[in-house]
Amino acid sequence: MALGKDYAAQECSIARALEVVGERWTLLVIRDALYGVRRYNDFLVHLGIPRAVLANRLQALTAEGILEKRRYQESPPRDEYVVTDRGIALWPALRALGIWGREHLGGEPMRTFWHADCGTELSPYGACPTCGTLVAVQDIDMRPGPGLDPDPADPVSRALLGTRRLLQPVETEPGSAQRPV
Amino acid sequence: MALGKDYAAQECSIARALEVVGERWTLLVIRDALYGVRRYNDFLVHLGIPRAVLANRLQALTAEGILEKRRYQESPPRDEYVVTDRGIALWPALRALGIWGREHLGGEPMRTFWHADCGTELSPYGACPTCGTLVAVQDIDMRPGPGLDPDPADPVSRALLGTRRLLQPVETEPGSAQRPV
DNA sequence: ACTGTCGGTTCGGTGACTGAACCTAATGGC
DNA sequence: GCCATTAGGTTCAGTCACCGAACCGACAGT
Repeated sequence: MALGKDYAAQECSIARALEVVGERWTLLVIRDALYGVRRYNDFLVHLGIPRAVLANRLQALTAEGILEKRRYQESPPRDEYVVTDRGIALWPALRALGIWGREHLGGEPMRTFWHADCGTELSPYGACPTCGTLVAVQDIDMRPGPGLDPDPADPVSRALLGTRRLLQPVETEPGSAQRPV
Repeated sequence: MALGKDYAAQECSIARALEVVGERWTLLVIRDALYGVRRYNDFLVHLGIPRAVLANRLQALTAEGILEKRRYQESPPRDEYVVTDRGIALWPALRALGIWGREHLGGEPMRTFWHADCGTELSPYGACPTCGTLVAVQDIDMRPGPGLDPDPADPVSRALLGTRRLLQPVETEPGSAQRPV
């Protein structure tokens, strides 16, 4: 929360984690990064976040080593933001929040997560019931659940519709407007 | 986040969860409630949170069914806020955040969590390695870790020092000032 | 009557978030 | 050459949330 005052020097790992990822939008940016979103404009369109806030968050997350800014073309210079191991390590926390949201705020599951190697749906804690092992994030396939809008408006949501491997970069056709217009 | 604008009608359980518990202080209030804190003044002293914000959060969490306001004495009328099943269900998310904070922001563990029935320390995902089962929150003992200040200033932190069963109400001696003075 | 506790509410000041507009650099089409 | 468009920002005024301190009301104890 970048803290007007830091969380009172809380002697607590939870409070320290929230100092870094507790601000509005931050965890959603990381969620999108895990889903494969990498470009400024894709975050912008998918999240509906104010531009200044997005720029601020991307910079802060890069400074914290959760994202890595990487030049992917010169002329015109373009950078993408790729999630690092430190960011990938937030997956269990994001998943736990998602499970709580689905179970306690009602509604159908929006997305489901499967072990790519064996095709089994993951247990709530990220283990594969058939393999018995904890599944690494890069071995997880995401599939749309019954609660997901099958024909979303923005191009990033459309690109995320099919079965997708986590962390795999999202491809959006160029020419998708910067904003809902 | 109570949202100036809601998270853009995000089709995502994570976003919906963050709408409810994503505001500043909210998750820390729930953490304290799981540790056994129940009274307005104890939250106030332990968190160092502004009084108005605390009152706001307690009311919102009660409205969401995460805490339950319960009269524990008449004359003078006094209420306590007890965490409900819906709040207890947030434990995995809080624990995942705490583990990330400890592993990626450095430092010694502040608190450790043990299966009360068999005395084994819990795995990162809340299972008991010896029993193999997932341990319910009410069967978890919390013990101070090496990173915890052994002689904290506020009476609530002192009351939380020993080995404590989660959810068990914290007893603070009356007469502990309302504020760091 | 006076003091202290508990659980708030009120209020002025500050900082963060919002939405819209603007800017730069380069590219593509005509 | 000219204009529109794309990507990735910055700037700015307005609003809203948060902060800290002060105040309040009901009751207890002495």
